Amino acid sequence: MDVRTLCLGLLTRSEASGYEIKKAFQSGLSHFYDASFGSIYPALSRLTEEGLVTCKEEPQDKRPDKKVYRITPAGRLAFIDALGRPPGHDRIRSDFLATILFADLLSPRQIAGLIDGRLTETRSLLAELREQAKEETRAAGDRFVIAYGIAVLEAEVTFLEERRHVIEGAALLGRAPGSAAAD
Amino acid sequence: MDVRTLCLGLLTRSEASGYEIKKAFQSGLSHFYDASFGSIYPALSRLTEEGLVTCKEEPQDKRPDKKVYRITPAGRLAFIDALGRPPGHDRIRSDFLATILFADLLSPRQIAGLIDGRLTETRSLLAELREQAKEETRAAGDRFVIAYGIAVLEAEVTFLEERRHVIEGAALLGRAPGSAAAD
DNA sequence: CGCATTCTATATTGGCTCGATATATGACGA
DNA sequence: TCGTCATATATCGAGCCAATATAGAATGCG
Repeated sequence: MDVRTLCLGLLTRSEASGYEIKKAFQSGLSHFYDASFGSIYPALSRLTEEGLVTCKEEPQDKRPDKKVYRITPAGRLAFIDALGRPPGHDRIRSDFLATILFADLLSPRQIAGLIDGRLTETRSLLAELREQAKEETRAAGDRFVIAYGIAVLEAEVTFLEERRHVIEGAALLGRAPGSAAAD
Repeated sequence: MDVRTLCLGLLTRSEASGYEIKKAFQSGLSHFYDASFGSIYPALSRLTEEGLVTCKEEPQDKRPDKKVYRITPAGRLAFIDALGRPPGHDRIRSDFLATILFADLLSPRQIAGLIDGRLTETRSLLAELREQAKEETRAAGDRFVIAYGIAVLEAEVTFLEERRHVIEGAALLGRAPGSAAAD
């Protein structure tokens, strides 16, 4: 599922400009999928070429033209076809976990700071998702995905709160007084 | 934290060839970070150019030469410096959730199949991580990250088991008998 | 009032990364 | 013998992100 397909999916719900699609990614999808202008605009151009969406230019007063994209029947079919294919594996890239992996090279203070920052960030995202969960205008899929995100983030917070002492302590053990670093 | 930096990190633990680094990514890191040959080999070349690792070619009988990389003191410093910088946000790309988002375009049967597949996959990954958790040779960081992964995956399984009926039922409501699709 | 920031809106570029593919050989089982 | 898997390196096209450019309006702040 590339950005192109996902744009098509968002357009099954309502017409939108590239800018609005980017906003849709940021509010509510960004916790499990994101996309940048650098992929959205070319995607919309290609979808237009392929006849899966149409583009209506709305000249605005004192603003750049707004290009409003609308899905075509062919586009709707193509998207439903894409949904039917088995989804690929999740791809996760977590700088936080990659850093924690090398906790033995960090000071306990650094590790504590890292985890504090992560907890703050995660709780903030959690609060945001809980707000979104209240919005009753959301589609059923949206609400399920939001609830999924909340469940996962809650597990992360609980894990960090309960287990952080394990990794914070480990950093001390790896640096017994007087011991030289390997190599 | 790019692949280049992560390769450097793995080399702080032991010397390795590109192939072995790829294996390290696949066993134990792949659930939160992955890398392909297409990024590992160029990364190692660049690290060598920059003097952060050295490369020793081991000509093998009847095999391609094995290029064994070893980190330099400068490389170790550069990596520890990189660890000190605040980590970027997690980037997640989940085809599964992207598909679920549009559950109202799928049949209940499709949704059930999707969730069954996801549960099977997640339980399998969970079993793998639980095996890895038993390995006592792992570094403290490894064990923490594995435990983190287990906590998250358990939450996902629980959520899907308890809430799948919500989304499976929603697909029916969106398709009341005789109702025409919007548009 | 002036200045900076933010928002709307589109677009491009460099560089990173993935997935597929190519090459070469050994081992193992059917 | 034939296919497949493992070892081992490497490249290429395509996809994608972060940064940047452009440009006017609105908003905030002192």
